[in-house]
Amino acid sequence: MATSARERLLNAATELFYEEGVHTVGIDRVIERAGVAKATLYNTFGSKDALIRAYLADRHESRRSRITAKVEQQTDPRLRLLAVFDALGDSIAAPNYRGCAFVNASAEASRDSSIQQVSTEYRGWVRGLFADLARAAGAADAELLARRLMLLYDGASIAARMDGDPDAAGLARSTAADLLDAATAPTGAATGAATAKRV
Amino acid sequence: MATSARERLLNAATELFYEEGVHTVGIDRVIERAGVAKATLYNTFGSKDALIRAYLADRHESRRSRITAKVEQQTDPRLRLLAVFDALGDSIAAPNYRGCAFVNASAEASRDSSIQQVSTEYRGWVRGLFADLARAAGAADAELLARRLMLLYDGASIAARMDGDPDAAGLARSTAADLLDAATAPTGAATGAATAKRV
DNA sequence: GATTGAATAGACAGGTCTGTCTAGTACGGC
DNA sequence: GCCGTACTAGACAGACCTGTCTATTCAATC
Repeated sequence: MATSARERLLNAATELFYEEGVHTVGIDRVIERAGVAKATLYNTFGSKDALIRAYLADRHESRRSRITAKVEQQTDPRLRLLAVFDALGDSIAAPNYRGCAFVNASAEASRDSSIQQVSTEYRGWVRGLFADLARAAGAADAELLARRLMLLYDGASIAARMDGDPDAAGLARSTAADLLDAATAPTGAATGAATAKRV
Repeated sequence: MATSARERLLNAATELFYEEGVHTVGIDRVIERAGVAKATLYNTFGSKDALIRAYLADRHESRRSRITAKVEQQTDPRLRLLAVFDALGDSIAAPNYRGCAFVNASAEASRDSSIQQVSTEYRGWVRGLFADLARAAGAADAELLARRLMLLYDGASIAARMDGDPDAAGLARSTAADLLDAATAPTGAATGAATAKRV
């Protein structure tokens, strides 16, 4: 057998926790799919909560590498920023897409759960990436644009999950393109955020 | 006692389900807070699942009236559209805000649960409202703008819940204002969606 | 006053959950 | 050959869950 028990547990947890929710899926289902004894799980991870954290940390890593790969395919700063939404589009197109794993896990956990911390790390990384890419693309206020792009990014995952919208990522991407263009426009007329025109 | 058993049950369910999640909170906690016997709950609603649906339907109604009231306060079509985000801002400002009740409940339920149906109704209403307000404000493509505004609306609730961003609604509102302005601009240069310029 | 309906408290069944524990097995290094 | 390590299978405790059922109280109506 090529894979370690830890790896098989993490794979089983990833599939089950993501598709059915961390609360609904019990330990027995995880160890059954992993083909592993219960004691092994508790020797390896210590608790279900720790397994959930490991699942999310693993997810964080795989999302990061997928997004980074998409970004690196591009050289134009503008296309590099929009590539984040292309990576999201790939995820949404998967047949078993069920929304953002961090948003879902967070909704199931209590407010002060340690799950929130792992989610915060992931979200901080995405926002930081948006800010870096926005700066490189010459946005007037990169931090503000990054926060706006996060709205679109999260909104797209919600639209895909709740409404089954298959083009949610494309919608977010085109909107992001418009915001980016407005934030990098040479004329100060429609820079968006900074304009206090009207209300 | 002025309120009926049904009303007290619904109030207790609303508080507990929203703050702690529909899965985590058991029947016993609900009836204890409502000060009602278990048999009364089952005579009134039939099952926990039906109580959850009633909780969401109730939420739908209260959200609708709150949003409608905010919109009706304005006469300018542009401000009427943005008022939806003002209503969201009021919700987020509440000390116990925990995100969109429908998104959260949906994350806890199985994919084909009847909960999804109640959520779909709510989301359809919001999107329809956005489309109506966008049309009234003279947007070039009201349906497209409505879908984009949904991204911002959902994104703001996620940002508020996951990042604790107190100004998430303001951020979404200012972004929505920019999108609306672009979609109603007299010059065809920056109408946003329809422009196929660049990628 | 008797009857009826709706509520009450709470025991109970049958199931699921996490986490612990015992007992046994396979294998690599020495 | 022997020992330590990592694993397996599975019983078990203790808690919690939903939903049903019994037995009782209270108030309004006939």
